[in-house]
Amino acid sequence: MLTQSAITEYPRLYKAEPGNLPSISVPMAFPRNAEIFAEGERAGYVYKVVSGVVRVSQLLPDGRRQISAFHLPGDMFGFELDDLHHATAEAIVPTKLVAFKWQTLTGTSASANVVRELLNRTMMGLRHTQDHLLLLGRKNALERLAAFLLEMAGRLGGKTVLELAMPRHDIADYLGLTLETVSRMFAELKEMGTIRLESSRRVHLLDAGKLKAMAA
Amino acid sequence: MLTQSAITEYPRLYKAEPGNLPSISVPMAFPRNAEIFAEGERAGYVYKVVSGVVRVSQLLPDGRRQISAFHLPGDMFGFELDDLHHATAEAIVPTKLVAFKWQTLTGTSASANVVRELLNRTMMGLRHTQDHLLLLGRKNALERLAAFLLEMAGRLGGKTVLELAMPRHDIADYLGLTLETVSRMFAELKEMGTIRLESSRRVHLLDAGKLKAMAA
DNA sequence: CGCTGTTTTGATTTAATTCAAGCATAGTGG
DNA sequence: CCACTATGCTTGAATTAAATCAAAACAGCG
Repeated sequence: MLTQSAITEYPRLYKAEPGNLPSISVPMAFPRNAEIFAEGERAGYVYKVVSGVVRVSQLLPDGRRQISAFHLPGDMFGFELDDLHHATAEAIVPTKLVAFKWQTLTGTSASANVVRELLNRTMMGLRHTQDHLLLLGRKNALERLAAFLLEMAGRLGGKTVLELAMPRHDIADYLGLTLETVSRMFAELKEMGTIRLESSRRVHLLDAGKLKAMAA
Repeated sequence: MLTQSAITEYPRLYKAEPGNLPSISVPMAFPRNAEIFAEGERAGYVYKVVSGVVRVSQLLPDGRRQISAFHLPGDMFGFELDDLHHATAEAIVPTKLVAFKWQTLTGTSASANVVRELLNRTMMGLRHTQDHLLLLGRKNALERLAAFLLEMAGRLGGKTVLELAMPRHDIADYLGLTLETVSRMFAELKEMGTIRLESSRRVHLLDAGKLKAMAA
């Protein structure tokens, strides 16, 4: 609906710790594997990725993990219904974010366009999550990996070679599989001639059409 | 955030066909199994359940189906990013809805409170869907059914006996299982003494605590 | 070069699916 | 009132896709 983002802010050039956030827009940097927020923590800010990659996940008491999304530059995350985080967010690689106070964005003095954009972004998240439900509920391992590679290729601008930021274990927890199964499906796609692995993280898509057909 | 819904409308007392909807709020009635909208159809309205139960689902080309949500009275559904429906909605039992034109609710002359409420409801949907990702990606069949029964009990007001509107097949497509597995898990819960089946649709929760422990 | 963490590959097990009957329950009409 | 049909549910036996368990290979990095 809005072509130009109303929530594009130029980060101010002073440092701030999370937990001590001023009200407008705060730049933050996280090293590899750093926690951005954890399930159960007090919420109140939403985050926009400037650079890097973020994983958002939920845990079961026994340690089983489900990653609900990977966030790339331009994405926003951290939206919460109440004042507690319901999921954990971590930087997969060194990551720069900007934090916005939710109250400021949505309070009574907030711009109607900003609220509409937040609605739009939340709906994008809902759409993505619903598509992912179909993947987790009804697709087999090969279909899941094919869909994942196409999703990443799409998000990274339709390139034919993609650099995956995340390890096999994260891909597995995103796709509801084990890392061994993910590895086997990579091997299977390779044998079928639809991908080439330059390294375990650098994937060439040799036949996007075949992948699309497989992703069901 | 809003305790009292800003989108509570008293249905007007005239009949209207879907596809020919006036701009404010239109009551509609659907018989059992009637389609409310289908994947690929033109969107533009959101719906609020007055009575009955609605299932929202997505299909794969070969017929595999994933139900993303069951909607009960008071729920709203039909939110779409663009102007096409991305899922199918059907009445599970005879159902009454009110339709609202999306443009009217969110356009430039819309009330800020209404937009905030839509944001809030979309975030509720997102939260629900993320929890469901964890269920589909990481829980076993017994945990899924236990979680489902608790969810339904919660939505129906914490009663100890619940009347399920949907057949086993719909429960299966919601939980990412087959109907046979769902039936077997009902039997298992029965053997464990956590539920009693008065009929296949009328379930008594005998030990909600044990169910909660099992739902993981 | 030798850790450390990650990925691949292999053998085996298992949870859930698939295939196949049988059983209820509720309507319908003779 | 009772067969008759349709629909939905349960149960059993066999199969299978993915998980688990177990090593080995690989890739960085200090």
